[in-house]
Amino acid sequence: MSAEERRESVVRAAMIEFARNGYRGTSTESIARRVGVSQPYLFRLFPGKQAIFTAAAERCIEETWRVFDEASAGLTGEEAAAKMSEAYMGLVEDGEQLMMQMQLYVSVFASRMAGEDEIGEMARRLWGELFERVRERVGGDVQGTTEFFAYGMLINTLVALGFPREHRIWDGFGEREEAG
Amino acid sequence: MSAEERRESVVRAAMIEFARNGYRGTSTESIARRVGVSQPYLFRLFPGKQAIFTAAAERCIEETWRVFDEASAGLTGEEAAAKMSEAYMGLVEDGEQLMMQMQLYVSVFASRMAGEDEIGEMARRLWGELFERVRERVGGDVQGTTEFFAYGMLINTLVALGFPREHRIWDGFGEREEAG
DNA sequence: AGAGATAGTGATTGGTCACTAACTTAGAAC
DNA sequence: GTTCTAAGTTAGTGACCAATCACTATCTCT
Repeated sequence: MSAEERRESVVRAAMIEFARNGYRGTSTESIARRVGVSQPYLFRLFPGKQAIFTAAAERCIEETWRVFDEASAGLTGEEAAAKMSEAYMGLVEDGEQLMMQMQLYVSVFASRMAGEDEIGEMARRLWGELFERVRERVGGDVQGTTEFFAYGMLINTLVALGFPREHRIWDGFGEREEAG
Repeated sequence: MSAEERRESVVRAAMIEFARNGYRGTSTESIARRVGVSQPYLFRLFPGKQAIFTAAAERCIEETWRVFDEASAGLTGEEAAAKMSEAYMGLVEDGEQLMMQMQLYVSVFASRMAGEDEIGEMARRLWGELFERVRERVGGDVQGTTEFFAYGMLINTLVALGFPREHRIWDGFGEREEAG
């Protein structure tokens, strides 16, 4: 297998491991085991653990747009928003993508506190792009897009906390599921 | 100093350390150093590291209500919501409280994946209570309360990512800052 | 004075982890 | 068939860390 292909499978494995266990909680050993290579070989493919995390985080946001794009292809306005909401629920439901996203937020902040903001710059760039793309897709309304993302972030929280879908806390989504 | 007072200062120190470095990234040594006691003594005050984290997380949510309550005392409806939003921005601005909150979400999910949901039960209980209290304060509107929390969670994300307040991504809050 | 309880410490231990160095194997080029 | 290169391994290191154990110091009550 070529190094490039290996890197790809490392990123995929890393997304799972980092999502489940966080940055510090994930050992390079566990990623290597999932990929099926020896642990030291990861350091041939990436300069270090941080670089693997960054690659996984980058992929995570990109994947979000891919899902939005596929779900709403050819649509605009409320229709597009509704399809994207639905798709987002599906994406986030199993928790893997959601937790990678949360781990990214947490890591960006920690990095900024530690004086380096490389991963933060990347995250803001990709997040900004995602926002703009969604805005274009739903028709250029900034406030509507903001609302869309706001409900998305609330979904993130409720799913992370493990509120079952029948819980009353989800009731407020009844009439506006199209916005989340 | 009494054990109870020590426990209190441990919780406060733990909130800072866990917020900045996460659960795995925080050593009991660093908490002890911040408190000003020896590391082994923490294990006299708490059964283990996890218990310290749980106590800090609990305190974190409780503090949120305390801030909401103080900010909106004697008010109802939109007025109460506006005051609480304003107060929330202040609470979250410096990042410490925000990051402890995020670390909690991440840890709840991880614990659930690991088969135990003790911390999750605590978090859902306190979060549910917070939601109900806010709902009562703003006047019983479930959808409005949901919107309030949705914008709050978006604020969390944007602050965590480090978007400066002047960034266009904040523009959608212009007319509805009262909802965040 | 002395006994009991409470607050607190130093030393240690078994284990984990990111990362390095040095070596091996397999295919392609000539 | 040898040489070159890229993919991959085994063995190891220094640092860190949660938790335990055995101990000391300081009150308080009689």
